[in-house]
Amino acid sequence: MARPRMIDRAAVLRESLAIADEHGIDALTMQAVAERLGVTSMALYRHVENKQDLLDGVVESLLNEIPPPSEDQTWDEQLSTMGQAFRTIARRHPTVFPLLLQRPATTPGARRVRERVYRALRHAGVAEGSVERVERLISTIVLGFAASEVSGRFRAHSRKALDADYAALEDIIRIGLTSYVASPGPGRQ
Amino acid sequence: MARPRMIDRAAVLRESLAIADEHGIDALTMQAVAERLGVTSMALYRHVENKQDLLDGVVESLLNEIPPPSEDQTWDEQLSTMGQAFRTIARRHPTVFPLLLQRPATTPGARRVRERVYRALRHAGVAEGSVERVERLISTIVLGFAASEVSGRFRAHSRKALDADYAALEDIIRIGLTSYVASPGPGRQ
DNA sequence: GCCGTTAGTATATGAGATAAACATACGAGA
DNA sequence: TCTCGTATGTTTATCTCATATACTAACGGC
Repeated sequence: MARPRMIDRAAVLRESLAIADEHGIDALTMQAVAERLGVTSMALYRHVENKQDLLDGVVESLLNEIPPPSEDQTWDEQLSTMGQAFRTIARRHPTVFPLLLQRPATTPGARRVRERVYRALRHAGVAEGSVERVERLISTIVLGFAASEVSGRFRAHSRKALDADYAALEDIIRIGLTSYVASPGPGRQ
Repeated sequence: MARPRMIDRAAVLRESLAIADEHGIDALTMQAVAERLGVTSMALYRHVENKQDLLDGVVESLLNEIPPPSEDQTWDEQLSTMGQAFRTIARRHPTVFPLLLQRPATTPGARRVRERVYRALRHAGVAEGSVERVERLISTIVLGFAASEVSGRFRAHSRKALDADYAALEDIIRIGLTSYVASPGPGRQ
């Protein structure tokens, strides 16, 4: 009876994310996660290094929610779709999302998403030597906006206003990209 | 002897910022601040509501470091100067700066900085009905970039590369702004 | 059937925030 | 000058959390 609960890292991260979504990032404690899984808090340490590792894992799991772009979209549509996906995920996980901006973009999930953007940019005609830079700029803009939307900075603004903001931002990116393709700008790499 | 230390809110915030700068945001504890001021941690509660209030105050103090733009600069130069100021402050306070993105932009300091941007944008010819939106977009971009620079997301990149990134970002903003002024885009307000 | 490995538990510690009650110097007014 | 209220600190006590260490029990292969 009471066979050991048999949890795993994925379960720990799943419940962690659920807690953060439901009660905020501050409610995400080792004890809360453990309770949810029916184990002692110390049991979690079999599956995560420590709390920081748990947080990293939760953040990483957000990236896994970004769906791969369908190949029959134009580069323009692909970028737009991914941008919207980030906003959607930000809304779904408002207290965890901002952490994305604080972690190094070197994890597998980050790399995977980045590669997709690279591909779209190449289709857009961005020179190979500029692809990485342009990706950094675009992802910074999109992440920064999505984080601002959910983390209080734009608290005073309606959803409609923010949608319009984002549309304007997409325009800017499109225009900037077009002109950047035309003349690759200053810095080399 | 040992006259009461006679500290005040400004002193508390000043030492708090110093600790965060020197040892990271995690080292910013009530006890650490108190020790630095030669008082008990409980003494701090006479000057700040609680830890959150202390953090808010520290973040707010960053905004006070943004120098007012000199009036004899073009709007273009003014925006550029302010953007560089943000980057400078981010470097000076790398662990505190990212918190700027998480707080509502409704504090006095935020308002003050925002007003300056409004003024520059009006000079740039942005229609009155669009000034607020454009300010949101530009500040989001600049804050997001500066935060990314100092919070590990771009850990792998050299200062030189980041400077070039930022130059490209300025170009994009300039171009986007120019075209936005020409045709104010979709959303009303 | 023995045994190592794996998953969990029990217990303990120390950091950190903060509540509540108490102490004391200083300045204003009598 | 005496007196007291107020402002500023201190003392003491909790509570929450992360985490180290040691212990236990089940499962699977030999």
